[in-house]
Parts: sequence; structure tokens; C-alpha cells
Amino acid sequence: MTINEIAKLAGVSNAAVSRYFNNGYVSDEKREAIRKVVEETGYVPSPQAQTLRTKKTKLIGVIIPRLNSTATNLVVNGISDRLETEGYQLLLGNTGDDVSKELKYLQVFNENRVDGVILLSSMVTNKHRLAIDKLKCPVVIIGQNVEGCNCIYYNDYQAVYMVTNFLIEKACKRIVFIGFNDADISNGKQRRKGFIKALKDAHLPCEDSQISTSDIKKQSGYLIMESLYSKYPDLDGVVCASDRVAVGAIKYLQDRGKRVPEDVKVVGHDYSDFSMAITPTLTTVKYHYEEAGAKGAAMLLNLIREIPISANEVMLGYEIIENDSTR
Amino acid sequence: MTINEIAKLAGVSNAAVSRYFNNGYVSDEKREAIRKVVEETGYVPSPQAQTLRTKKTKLIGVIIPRLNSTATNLVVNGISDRLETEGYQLLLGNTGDDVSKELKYLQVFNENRVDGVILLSSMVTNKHRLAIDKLKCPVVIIGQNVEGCNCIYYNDYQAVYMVTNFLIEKACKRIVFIGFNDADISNGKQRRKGFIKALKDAHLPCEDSQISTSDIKKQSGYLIMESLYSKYPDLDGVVCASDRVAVGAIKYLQDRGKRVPEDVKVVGHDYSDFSMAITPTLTTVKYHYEEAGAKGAAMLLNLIREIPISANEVMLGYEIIENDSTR
DNA sequence: TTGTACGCGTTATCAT
DNA sequence: ATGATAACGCGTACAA
Repeated sequence: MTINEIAKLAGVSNAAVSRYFNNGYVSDEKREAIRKVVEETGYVPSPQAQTLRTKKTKLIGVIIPRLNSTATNLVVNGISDRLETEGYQLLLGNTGDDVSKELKYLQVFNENRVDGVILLSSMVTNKHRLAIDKLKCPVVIIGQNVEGCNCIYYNDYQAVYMVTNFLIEKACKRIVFIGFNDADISNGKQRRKGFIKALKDAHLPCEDSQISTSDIKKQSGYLIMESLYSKYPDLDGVVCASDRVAVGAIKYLQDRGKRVPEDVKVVGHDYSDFSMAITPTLTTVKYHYEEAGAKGAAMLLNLIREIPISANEVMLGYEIIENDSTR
Repeated sequence: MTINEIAKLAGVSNAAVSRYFNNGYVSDEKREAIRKVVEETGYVPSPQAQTLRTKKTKLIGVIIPRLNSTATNLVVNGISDRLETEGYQLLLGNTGDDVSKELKYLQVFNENRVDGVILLSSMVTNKHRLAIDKLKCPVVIIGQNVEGCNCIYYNDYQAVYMVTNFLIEKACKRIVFIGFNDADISNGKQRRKGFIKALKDAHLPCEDSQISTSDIKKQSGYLIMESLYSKYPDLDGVVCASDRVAVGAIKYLQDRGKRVPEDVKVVGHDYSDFSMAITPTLTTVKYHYEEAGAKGAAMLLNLIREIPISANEVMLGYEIIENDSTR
């Protein structure tokens, strides 16, 4: 079904049908005739032919490492909700944790495939920067502060600073930190820095060996806690860079006969589903992921429409959710 | 950058460049000349113009209720991995749990927007069937057995039957079931049926009030367990249709002074992240979601390529993951 | 207000 | 093996 067939059926020219769908410079009678035929046939204009003419795809490329974390899910939901109301669709670039594919997708999305790109990368390198500069469409990065790029990110640094302070106020004296390993994300670094700053400001002991890193694997929270505990049997506070790790840590402490929160207070990060599921319920830090997605989408839309945006780098806040593990 | 500009730069005709990218009927010297120019310019053919000619979009529409469950994530990962290797991309239709949008997306995807559609619907109604029949491209449904449609689904019925038996073999005599509410999914029905059949086959008591349903909300597992316990203070086994509900149920039992698994054995469903995180670790049923995504994608590719497929309806197995909550 | 005619970038047909 | 050219479905400048 093409625009010409519709035109013939409605007894008008193809131009009239085109106008019917776009600017709308059509007399009432013809409009009605067209409407009827369109209704009957279920005709929908070919988006590819439209793109060929207009250079607009109404598509947004979204590059993600993998759909396996609450954070990613929420961000994508936020993006999707915002774009959907504007008639845009998401073209997914799932890299399966393969960083080289992030670059590949940046290239694939180049030549008029999408009107804009949202990148949820774990780590933006110089190669990324280069690929982004080559892009002909606007790009928004979510989750990291990359200088000179449009981005939405979280205040990891301050969040960890505050949550560590939170433990300090509850009279914790020997606090340890379980972060991400170095291969991981810049967020990890910020979180670690926040932890160190909080201890220093409170004049509490802060040795390198109080800080440990983990893979995001299953049992590692348990094992890391074991190692930390052997060094600091007097520890009374644990800050974890993720809820998953916190769960393992708590489990080790409990197996060891320590009571949480009476003997040791524990906080996690990211407000995952476990936080309410485990015993004791886990105090955690909630980032505004869905909002980040929505804000990123809104920023991208403005860039596409060449509407001036108020800020290229937007930092979002966080929220400390207090539960039983610190009471 | 267009194919004509490349042709001019390489000193050949546009047809030669086109052949270079497609069938490849080009002499070695010209091939090399083209390769060089393409390399230098970074030229990529316009997918829209290609589609206009070939009627192939290399896009697969994926309709999902929302990105908020492990199941959905895994299925989409499975789809994405399989399609990516074949040069297809995912066009996401996130309905935000609004069923009417499923129909909308089915229509949006119609007129040559995608080469095929994968539908992860919570419940396929007659309206869905109608919309699917109208589609000009093949459709695969994942997660439900819909007669006459291509689909991949799980053996919920047998899984619950087996896991209930599992409790029976461990000498449970009074087993209750917490399922989904009726508005939800056909899966819910199958799971309930499997439960009833297992009890009947074992000649155990099976009253209607042993079977309860829940929303997928936070605390409801806790509250439903409370209600069931008041009716059956002698209960010694609980089958839950989701891990989330199981967590709430266990919590209630523990608060009530019951020991899990010594006094009451509990099993969940879906092998979510909590299953290993809580105490006791949760025995659960794992469905092969990622495999379902991959198989669905493979089936769709065959349909698109008009390769005969061995079966239109594929049922996948499951796995009982035994943990401490039933030991 | 309406219709004709051209061009968007590509593939495919047809001569050569 | 190669190149000129028509055709895909649409939007729009232009003439009417």
C-alpha cells in the first residue's frame, strides 16, 4: 500500500495525501475522503521513504553493556517512557559487556540510522571520545561525567561521603569499604574517594587495607568480608559499593557470630531488590536512575531540535534509605 | 556521503560500488580502489535507501511489558545475542505494563518497519490474535503457548508439579500455594494446576483455601502467608509462584517463630537474585529464559528466511535448584 | 487549495 | 566485468 494507491482510491493527488499527514493544507471534503480510505486500508506511510526525504528517523540508539542490573533497567525505562510520548523509538545496542562493541555500535548508528544516541558505557575512553566526535547526531552519556560531552551522572562521591558519615554519627570507629575492582567504572573511583574523605574529615583511622575491591560475582562479598575481618576483628562498620556485595558481607558476619546491626553496621548501594528481602533489611543508597533516563532523553531531544539546553552536564542526587542494618 | 560520491572518488560507477557491498561482482583492481575510498571516508550505505529497494529492514521489533524482571532481561539478552550475530538490530517496544500499547506497537511495526516481531506479552487475547494476523511479517511469542501462533514457552505446569512432589517426598503433609492473581498471565494458571495435580496424585488434602494469589507487590508475600497460616497453623510446606513472594513468606514464618526448613519448607520460582542472598538460601525453579530468547530469535530468523521450521510451538524445560530452604 | 514533477540513496535490470 | 538508468515511496517546490 503506497501513497499513490491511497490517492487514487480517494480520488485526489498523492500530494494531497502527503499534506493530509503532514502540514495539512487540504480542503475539508478531500480530507474526509482521504481519512476514510486511510481508515479502511490501514495505510501507514513508509518510515524509510520518509527518512530518505526528511533525514529524520525518529529513532534513538541506546547503547547498553547488558540488561542485567536494576540500574540499567530503570535508566532504559526512563528513556523509553520519555521518548515514547514524543513518537520516538529505541534502537537497542546490547554490547554483552564487550567494550569494543560500544565503538562498533557508535559507528553503526552513524550514517543516518538514528537521530541521536544515548550511551550507558561502563567506562568512556579516548577511543569513545573519538567515535563520539565523528558522530553526526547528538550524543548523551548517562552514568558518567565526561568533560566536554553532554552527560547525566550521579553524585557518587558525595553519596558515599554522606553514608560513611552516617555510620560515623552512629558511633562506628573502625569502618571498612568494599568497592569495585579497578577495571570497573569510574563510579567506583568516586565512591572510594568519598569514603576516604569521610574518614579523614572525622579523624578516624584510614589504612589502605581497610579498602577492598570485588568483582561483581556471587560469593565475593562473603570472601572479601572474611579477609577484611581477619585484618580488623574490631571492625564495626562496613560500606559496600553494591547491595549484592553487602548481602555477602552480612552473611559472613552472621556466620561469624556477629550481630548486624548491633555489633557491625552495614550499608549497601543501589537500592536493589534484596535490600528489603534480607534480614536485617539493608540500609542503602538509592540513585535516581529512572530520572536519569528521563532527563537524558529530554536533553537529547533538545539537542536534536537544536533547542539550547541549560547545562551540558547534569549531576543528580541520591537518597539514603535507612533500614535495619544500621539501626 | 552517498554511493555516487564514492563511485566518483574511486573512478568507477555507482553500480560497481553497490556490487562491492553486495554480490561482489567486481574486478580486483576496482575492488581495491573502492575499498580504499570507503576506508578513507568511513562511508556506510544508507539503511533506509536499502530498505526502500529491498524491503528488508534488518530490524526486529521486540515488545515487552517492562524492563523490571530478571526473566524479561534474560529473554531480551538471549534475543539480542542471537540476532546481533546475524546483523539484526532490536527495535524496542516498551509498553510500560499498558496492554493497549502492545496492540499499538503491533500496528506500528506493521508497514515495513521491521522484518519480524517477538512478543513478550503477559496475556495474549483475541485482539492480539487479530493484530498478529494482520501483520505482514512473522511473529514469535515468547512465554506463552498460543495455539496457531509460533511460540516458545515454559513447562510451568510440570515444573510446579515436580517441585510440589519434591516437598511431598520430603514428608510435607500440609502444603499451601501462593500464586499470581487472575489478572495475571496464563502462566499463573498452569502453575496452580500443577500444584493441585501433585497434591491429588499424592492423596494429600487439597482445599481451595490452601491456594492463594498475590499481586507482585512488595509486602504481599508476608501478608498472604499470615492469612494462610491463620487457616493452617499445621502447614509444613509452601510453594510460591515467585521468589519475591517466597521471601515475604519466609520472613513471616520466621517472625512467627517457625524455622525454615525444619518446621516449614519453602520453594520459590524463577531463580532470582535473592535466592542465594537470603537466609536460608531459597530452593527455586529456574526456567531457561536466555535460551528461550535465543530459540525465539532463531525461530524468527527461519520464518523470515522462509526456512521450514521443525515445530511452531516449542516447550522448554526447567531446573530445580535445591538450596537450604528445603533441606 | 490542488496537482505535477523531481530528488532523496540504493539496488537491479539491461545493454555493452 | 561494467555502467547507464529505472524504480522503490515519500515530501515539497513550483506552477496553476
